[in-house]
Amino acid sequence: MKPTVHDIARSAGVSLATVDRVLNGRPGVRHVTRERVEGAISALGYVRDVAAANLAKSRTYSFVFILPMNDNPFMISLADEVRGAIGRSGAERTGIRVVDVPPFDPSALVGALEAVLVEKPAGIAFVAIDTPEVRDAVARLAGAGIAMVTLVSDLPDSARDHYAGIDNIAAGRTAASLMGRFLAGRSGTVAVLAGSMLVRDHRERLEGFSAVLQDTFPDVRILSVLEGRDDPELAEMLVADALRRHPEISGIYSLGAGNRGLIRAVQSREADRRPLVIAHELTAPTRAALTDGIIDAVLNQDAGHEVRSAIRVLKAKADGLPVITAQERIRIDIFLKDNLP
Amino acid sequence: MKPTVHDIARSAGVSLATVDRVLNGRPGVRHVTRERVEGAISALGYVRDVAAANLAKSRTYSFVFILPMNDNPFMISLADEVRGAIGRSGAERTGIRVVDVPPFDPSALVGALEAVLVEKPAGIAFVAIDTPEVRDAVARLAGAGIAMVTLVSDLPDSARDHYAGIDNIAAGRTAASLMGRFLAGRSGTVAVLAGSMLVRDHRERLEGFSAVLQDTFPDVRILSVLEGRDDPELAEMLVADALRRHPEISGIYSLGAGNRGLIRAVQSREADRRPLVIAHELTAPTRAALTDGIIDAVLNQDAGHEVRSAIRVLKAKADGLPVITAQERIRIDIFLKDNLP
DNA sequence: CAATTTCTGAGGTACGTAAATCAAAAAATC
DNA sequence: GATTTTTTGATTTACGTACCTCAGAAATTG
Repeated sequence: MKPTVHDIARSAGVSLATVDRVLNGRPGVRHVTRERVEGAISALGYVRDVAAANLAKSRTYSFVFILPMNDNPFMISLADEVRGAIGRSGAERTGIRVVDVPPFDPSALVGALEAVLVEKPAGIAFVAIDTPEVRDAVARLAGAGIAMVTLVSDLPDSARDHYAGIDNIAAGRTAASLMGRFLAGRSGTVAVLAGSMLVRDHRERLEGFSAVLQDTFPDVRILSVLEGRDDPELAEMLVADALRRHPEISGIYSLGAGNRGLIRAVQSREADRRPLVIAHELTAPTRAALTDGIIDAVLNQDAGHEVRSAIRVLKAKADGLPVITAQERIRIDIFLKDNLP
Repeated sequence: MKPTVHDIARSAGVSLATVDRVLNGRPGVRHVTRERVEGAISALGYVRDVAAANLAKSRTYSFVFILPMNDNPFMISLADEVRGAIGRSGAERTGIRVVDVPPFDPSALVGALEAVLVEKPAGIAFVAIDTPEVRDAVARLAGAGIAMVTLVSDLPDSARDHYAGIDNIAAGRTAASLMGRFLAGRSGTVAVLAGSMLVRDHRERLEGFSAVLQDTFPDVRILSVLEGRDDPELAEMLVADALRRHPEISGIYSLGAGNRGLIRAVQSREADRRPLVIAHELTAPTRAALTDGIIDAVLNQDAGHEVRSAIRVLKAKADGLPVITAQERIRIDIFLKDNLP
C-alpha cells in the first residue's frame, strides 16, 4: 500500500501538522525534527499524491503561451493546437491564456514577458528570440519562480527550464543526408532558401546542412543563402531568379516558411529540369507539392506534440517533479510521397 | 468555475444522491428524473473530475501487459519500457503486471488471455497474433468489460479498442521509397529478409514495400522473400547465400529482426560490392552498422512511446473517456547516419 | 383505499492532501 | 527562574467525488 502523510507522521513520531510543514517547506520546524521526518519520507518511499494535493489546493495551473502573430501555416497550426489544449483545460486543471506578439521583435517579446510577470502564472511557454534582452527577461521571470519553456525556437544558456521543439541542427543534417543520397553521386549545386538568418532555428538548420554536405558529399556545392523572410512572394522571386542565373542547380533546401512561393517557382520550370526539393513543415501546400512530385521530402515537426509536451513539462516543473526525457523529445518526421499520413 | 455534482443537483432540483445514481448508472431513478439530471449535466457542461473520482474510489488501474518472450533487442527494450512504467506506477495510480508468453504461439496467447480474464483487470495490452482463436478470446475479454489494446502488431476487425503501434504498410512504403530514391534510377534486384510471413506486421511491411516498388520504381525487381525467423544465424546464412547466387543484388530490405546476422553477411563482402541496406528498429547493432555505412537507413518505432501510449489509452478506455487520436499515433522514425539521436 | 414497490432526499464517511487555528510544550533569552 | 520565542501537537475544514444507510415520498399494484 502506498504510504500517506499519516504513515510518515506515525513513523517519524510527529504530528500530521509537522509533516505538512516539512513537505511544504513551511517554517517552524527544528532542524533535527525536519531531518527525522525527511528520513521517514525516504525510508517509506513516500511520494506526494499530486492528484489529491491539487484537489486540496483546488489548484488550476495557470499557464501563458506567448505566440508570434505569424500567418504562416505552421504558426497557425501551433495556435490551433494551443486552442485545442484550452478546450481540454477543464479536465486537465489548467488555465491557459494566449498572448500574441509581433514576430521577430525582441523588445515586443520582452514587453509581453514583463506584462505576464505581474499576473504570476505558474508557467510560460514562448517562441524565443535569441537576444540578450530576452535572456535577461527570462532570468527575471525564472527568478520569480515561473516555469519557463521555449517553444519551436530555443534560447540555450538561459534560465529557461526546457525546450519543446526539434533539434534543428539534426534537421539540417538530415536534409543534407537526404539531398546527398537522392542526388546519388551526381555532383551539383544546391540552393538554400531561408526565412532570416536572424532566427536561431534557421541558423541551426543551415549549420547542420552545410556540415554534412561538406563532410559527406564534397562534390555538392552550396550557393549563398536566399533570405525569403518567410514571404511567399519574395521567395518565389528569389528562387526563380536563382534558377535562371544558375541553371546547374540540382537541389533546393527550403529551411523556413514561404514554401508556396518556392513551389510556384519550381513548378514553372519544365518537369525534367526541376531540381530536387527538400522543405520543412507538412502543410497544405507542401503536402500537395509532395504528392505532385514537386517536393521530394518534407521534414516536419508536430505542433500538437510540441504544445502538449510544453504543457506536460510546465506542469511537472510547477510541481517540482521530474520530466520523462525520452517522452518529451520532439521528433523530426520525414515525409516522402509514399508515407504521407 | 467548473460545475460540480452539487451544481447539477441544484440545477436539476434533485438531491446529490440522485445525481450520483445517474452519473454512476445505479438503479432507482425514474426515467423522467434521469432525463432531467442528464439535461442539467449537458446544460452546465459538467465533466466528472477524474482525479477526485479516483481519489474517492481509491482506485488503481490494474493493467496486464502480455509480452512474447522474444530475445531480440526490440522486444527486450519493450519489456524494459514496461518495467519503467511499473516504476512510475505509484504516481500514476496504475498497477501493471507483465505476463510472458512464448513467441508466435497463438494458443499460448489465448491461454494467457483466458488466465488473465479471471483476475478482471481494467485493461490488457498484448502483442497480437492474427488468428481466429485469438480474435475470439479478445471478443470474450472485451465483452467482460476489459479494455483491450494491441501492441506492435495489430488485430484488425476484432473487439480490441485500440492499436498502439506503427502503420506497417506505411513503413514498407517508406522503405521502398527510400530504396528507390537511393538507387536513383539504377535498375537492380532487391532482396527482402523477413522474420516470418505468419506475422501480420511483417506481411504488411512487405505489402507496402512491394506496392510502391512496383508502382514507382518498376525497374527494380524483388527476389522471393527470405524467412529468417528473426534468428541472426539463419539470417546470416540466407543473406550470404542470396548474395552469392544473385550477384546483381543492389539492395536488401530487412523488415524483421535478426539484423546481427544480416550485418555480418553484408560486412563480409568487399566494401564496393555491398548492397544498399534498409532495416527496422534502432538497436545497438543496427546503430553501429548505420554509423559504419553498412546499413543505409533504419526505420524505427519507439518502444517507450508505444508503452506509454498504450497505458494512456487503457486508462481512457477504462474511464470511458475519449482519446486524443493525434497524440496516440505512433510515428515511424527514419534514421540515417547523420541524424542519429 | 390499503399494501406494496419503486424512487428520492438527507446525511454521513471516505479518499490523501493542504491549510488554518489554538493550545501546549520545549527551547532560548534575559 | 521568569519571560519570551520557537517548535510541535491536536483538531478542523475543505477539495470533488463515491458509496453507503435510512427514512420518507411517490407511484404502482391489488
